[in-house]
Amino acid sequence: MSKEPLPSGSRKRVRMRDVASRCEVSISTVSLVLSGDPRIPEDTTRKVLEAVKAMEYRPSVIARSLARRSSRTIGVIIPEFAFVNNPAFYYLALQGIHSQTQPAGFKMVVEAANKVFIERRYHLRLLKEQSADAVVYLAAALSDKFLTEMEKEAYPFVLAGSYAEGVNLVCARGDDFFGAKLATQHLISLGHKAIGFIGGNAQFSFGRDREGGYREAMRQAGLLVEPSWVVPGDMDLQKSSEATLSLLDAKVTAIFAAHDVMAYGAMDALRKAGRRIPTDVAVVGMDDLEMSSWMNPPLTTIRYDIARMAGQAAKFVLRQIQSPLIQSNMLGEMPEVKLIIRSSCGGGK
Amino acid sequence: MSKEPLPSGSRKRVRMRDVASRCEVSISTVSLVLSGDPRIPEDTTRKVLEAVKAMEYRPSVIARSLARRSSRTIGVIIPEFAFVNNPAFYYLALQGIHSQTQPAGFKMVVEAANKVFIERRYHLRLLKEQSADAVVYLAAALSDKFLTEMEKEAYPFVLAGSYAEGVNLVCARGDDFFGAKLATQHLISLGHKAIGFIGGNAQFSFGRDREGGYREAMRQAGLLVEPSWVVPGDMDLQKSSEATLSLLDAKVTAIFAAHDVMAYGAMDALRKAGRRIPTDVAVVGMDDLEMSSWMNPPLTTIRYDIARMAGQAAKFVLRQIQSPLIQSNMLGEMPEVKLIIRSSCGGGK
DNA sequence: CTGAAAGCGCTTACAG
DNA sequence: CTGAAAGCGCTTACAG
Repeated sequence: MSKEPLPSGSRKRVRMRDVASRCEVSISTVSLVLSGDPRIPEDTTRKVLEAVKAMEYRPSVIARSLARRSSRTIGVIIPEFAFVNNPAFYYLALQGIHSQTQPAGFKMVVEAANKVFIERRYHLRLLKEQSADAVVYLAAALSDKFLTEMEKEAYPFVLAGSYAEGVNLVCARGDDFFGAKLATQHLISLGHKAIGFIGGNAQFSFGRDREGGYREAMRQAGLLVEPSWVVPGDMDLQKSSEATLSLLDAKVTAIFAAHDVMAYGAMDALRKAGRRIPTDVAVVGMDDLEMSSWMNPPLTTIRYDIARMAGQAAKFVLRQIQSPLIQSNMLGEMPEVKLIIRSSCGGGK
Repeated sequence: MSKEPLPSGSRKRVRMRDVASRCEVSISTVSLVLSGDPRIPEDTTRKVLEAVKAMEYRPSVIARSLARRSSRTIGVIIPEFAFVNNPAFYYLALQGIHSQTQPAGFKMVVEAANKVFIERRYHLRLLKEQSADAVVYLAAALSDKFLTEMEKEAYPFVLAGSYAEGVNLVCARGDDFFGAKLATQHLISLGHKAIGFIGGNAQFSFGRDREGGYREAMRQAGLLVEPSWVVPGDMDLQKSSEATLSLLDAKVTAIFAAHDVMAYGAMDALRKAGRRIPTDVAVVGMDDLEMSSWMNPPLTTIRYDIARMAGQAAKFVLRQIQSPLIQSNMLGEMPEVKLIIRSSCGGGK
């Protein structure tokens, strides 16, 4: 019966039928016991459970998935660039998703989307190949045309953090526009008029919307925005550092960076240029990374609950798996954004 | 035949047999074509591939896994506390692992290990349940007794970043001891004699070994280590900040923090206590997180290639899956550790 | 070169 | 209350 042992330490898998024959019951009975079916009387249940324990039996999730037509897995797609620029953002997002999937008995498989990945519609593939029952797609690009295809598919699929232009898909996110507006308004309330903006990536809705919020606050305050006041920082320390130099040329008295990491880059550039923060130039960031309160000076920023936002996306697809009828509006509200005043803006303690 | 459509947008799965019948070949032929079997002539291949494309057929990885007895998945276990204290470390590790698994055609499933998880030997479970073909276990605790059980199991399993006491398992890691020694020696070479140490978590080998490296450097230089010079920082900003205060009471002139994040906490505490860095107190960290060069002042630290280390763990299990004969020594060398001198220690530019 | 058939290890109506 | 049987969707010897 048994093959010759494998090279290093054979391991023979214990199957359900092994448990069944040891207990002298049928395999169906074992299966029913394991799925907690109330039809099985207690003594049979106990007998089976004991054998399971003694034999260290673990049902194959693969066979189970095939029979159940569900892998009990959530696919999470993060952009490739994330692996370079702002780890904290995506790590927090993964944390938020995992905190929902693990208790629900779902596994989380993580894929990084590069260009090829997107062109091959890997997100759809994950679903069609049955690798995942649902997908949370983090940081979709505004220009991602392929996503329109997902509208027609009846798979549980949700965007998180960023939505795509003209695509009617559910998206869990924070209020980028309002958060950026809050930050800018705070600087305005401190008397600043020449406020520079270091933008995130405008390929993403959060990048565009944060710039929108900044512009809206300026407009409402009757302040003009010079073209030279808006510079790209690409979520990158180096880039935002360089961007800061050009803002200094443009004579701004305050800088709003669309992500804390970019604010760190800005602060370093200011320091190297011999400017004091906030005396010479005030700085405000966004996202409230843990480190921000430990910066020198501590960074005023907008709290934006990344983990919560991503967790909501996970909750949503989980619910959708259970009842495919659920509509978009069940996603619920956006996590609240909130101004956290520290000393980098000159308005705090 | 077909059931009534699902509530919102039915989706009928295309199976291999559908492709086969459209091409008027057998299902085996389709299977062979898809696995690139050279026996199939080109025209048949083309015919099948066209049908696959036209029908948007995607083979079920679940069925395939069952038939192949392999899920083509690597399980990655990160500790629960990671979700709180030092995201960058674990994010980089995930990046390193994914950079190996994705090209190899493996999926990466991520699990966070809490206490219950460990007690239930979830790492073994992942393997037995066939959820993963191999497991990379990040940051095992020194005291993790359960790991001895894995020695007997013939599964591809490797520790990364930290090993467990008295457990003979392969471990991919950087040279914690030597790196810490380097950092300490640098401070010594700058003339410091009263050097404080903020420790990582001593539950982990990296925490213990970094302390070991510090002590060894001191010993070799003939310097005594006062008990009050060694304080725990738990990888935490807050904790290391508090630890720094007690080091100031102990009159140290330099601080070596066993992880950059703790160095950030220390710098903040020093600043708040009115001490200048490095004039009053020099600071050195470890791990060279990207942010460290943007701190104020830029942090002198030890480069420790986290992504590379974790990638090596992945490479190892991948190779082990292919040939179970591979022995521990095939893991290769540790990524090089290297002193990066910046200005926080007073010895740099 | 290609097909029929067994098998991977479960779940789930359906009988009894 | 429990078992025999079909089925999930593939892969892989084995024939021919």
